[in-house]
Amino acid sequence: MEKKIQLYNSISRQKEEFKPIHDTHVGMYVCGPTVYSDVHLGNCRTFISFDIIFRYLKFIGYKVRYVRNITDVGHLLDDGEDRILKGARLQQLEPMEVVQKYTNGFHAMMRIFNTEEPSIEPRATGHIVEQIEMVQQIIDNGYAYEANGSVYFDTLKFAQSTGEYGKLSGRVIEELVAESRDNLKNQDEKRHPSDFAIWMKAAPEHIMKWNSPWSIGFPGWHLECSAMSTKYLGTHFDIHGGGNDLKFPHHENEIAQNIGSCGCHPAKYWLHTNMLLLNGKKMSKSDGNTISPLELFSGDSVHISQGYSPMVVKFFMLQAHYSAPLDLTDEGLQAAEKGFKRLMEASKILSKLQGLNAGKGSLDEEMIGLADAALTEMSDDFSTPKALAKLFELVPKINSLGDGKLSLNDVSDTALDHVRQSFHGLIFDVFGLKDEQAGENNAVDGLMNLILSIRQKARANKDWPTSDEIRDGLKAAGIVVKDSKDGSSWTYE
RNA sequence: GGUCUCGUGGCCGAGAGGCUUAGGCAAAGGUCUGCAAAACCUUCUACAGCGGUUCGAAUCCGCUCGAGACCUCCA
Repeated sequence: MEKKIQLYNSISRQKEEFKPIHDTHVGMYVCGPTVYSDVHLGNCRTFISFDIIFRYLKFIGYKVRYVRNITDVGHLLDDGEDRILKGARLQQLEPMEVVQKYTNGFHAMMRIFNTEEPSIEPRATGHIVEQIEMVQQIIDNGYAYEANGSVYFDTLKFAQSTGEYGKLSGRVIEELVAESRDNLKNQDEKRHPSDFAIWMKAAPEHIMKWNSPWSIGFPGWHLECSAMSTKYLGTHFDIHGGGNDLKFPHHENEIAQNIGSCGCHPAKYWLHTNMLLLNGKKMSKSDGNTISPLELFSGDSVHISQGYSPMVVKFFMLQAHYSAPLDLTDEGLQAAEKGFKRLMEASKILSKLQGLNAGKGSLDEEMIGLADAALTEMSDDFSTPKALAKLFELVPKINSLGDGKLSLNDVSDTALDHVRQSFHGLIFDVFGLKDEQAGENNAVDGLMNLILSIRQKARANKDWPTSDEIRDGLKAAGIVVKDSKDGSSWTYE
């Protein structure tokens, strides 16, 4: 690969050069959602971030296998009830109906945000056999013990003999003793408070349960990711990602399970996305400081003054680095909406520009430089904000070329092609943005051409009332007319 | 309470020891325009506070204040 990527590895706590295990192929695993309710907006940020990483790696030539799971069993609530089962009980649905319902909703939302589908999207319940095998391996290696039909991971023994526990999250096993609460389920069956269940015996009324060597039960949360990443990416793969709230215990325990079962570190690079805040505070349903994606789109929320389209929301997210917290505010969204439109307009103008057929233009070097710089910024830990900044530096050039303030004699067509490739490549192929206003409607184009030509005649005759009537009427219909020296153009508001 | 992260101009957000006025939005002035919008040009120079290290700090260290994450379900 020509591009050298630097990325921040959570486990080493520093930026490293990305060197894939296999030259041209990259394996990436991202912890997907637990499908027990509508997808959270913060979730969307995480998956959009990894979608862009996936797309960028492909864009620069890697073959990427991107695995993102669906967790549909084993993820328990505080009181020990399975999240899926609680959803089923409350909505009077079969557990798998709950799973299907919210999986569908999640997929629909990912499509709305124009993300690509992962290469493989495995489900926890589809990999019970693999999980049972992994539990057995861990027991065989002496890092787990059975108690009452449940199996627990022996964190103390693992920590003492491998020294691996706590590396990712920076935790020390001794401290976990004092910190661990004692009101968790089956605390008495554990040898150590920080031990965690990898197989749980099911109560008789529990619906989702499977036969195993230890009991009729279900796998522990964390185990599904260990089992499925191993199955589809191997025991050691390139990138493991997720939200940073999963660092502990989820990812820490995942690492323990992988090392405990096969002796290998699952991932070379750990990437963590940061939280999305609303008005400077954590989103929280209980105090009303929350907004759903659909409310954001419709504007039906006290936190925003209007609706924002999915691409505006996505653009807003791209203006911040994935590893930094991002504060969602109405003002911020409004700024993003304008910026996004400006970028899209420039992109449209860029498609139509034609420069010199031969030779070099005086603007060539600068424009190519900015376009290349935008791509290079992405190699620095996938910095979408820096890449966007470079693209925005190109915007005045593009607009000036478009309306004649800069001469097309000063730029070569080869240079424009080069710029187009990077500009459009980044915006559409890597960021996965799309022009929501792009009318693929020939009838509208035809009508607008007709209307604008009538107005042009009125203007030529200095018939301002007619000219303004047309412009005002169109404005009322949501269409903005822009006059320039060589005619008028239009765009949706 | 413990572990960790962060605090940048009117707002959002990059940067991470000495040239970046990063970028977006807003605001002001100007060019263009029948008017307007758009576009273009120009202006607005900040790094929570207090100490310290250094020739030099927004960038390193300490303390204070504030925010957030994890420890307990969460991306």
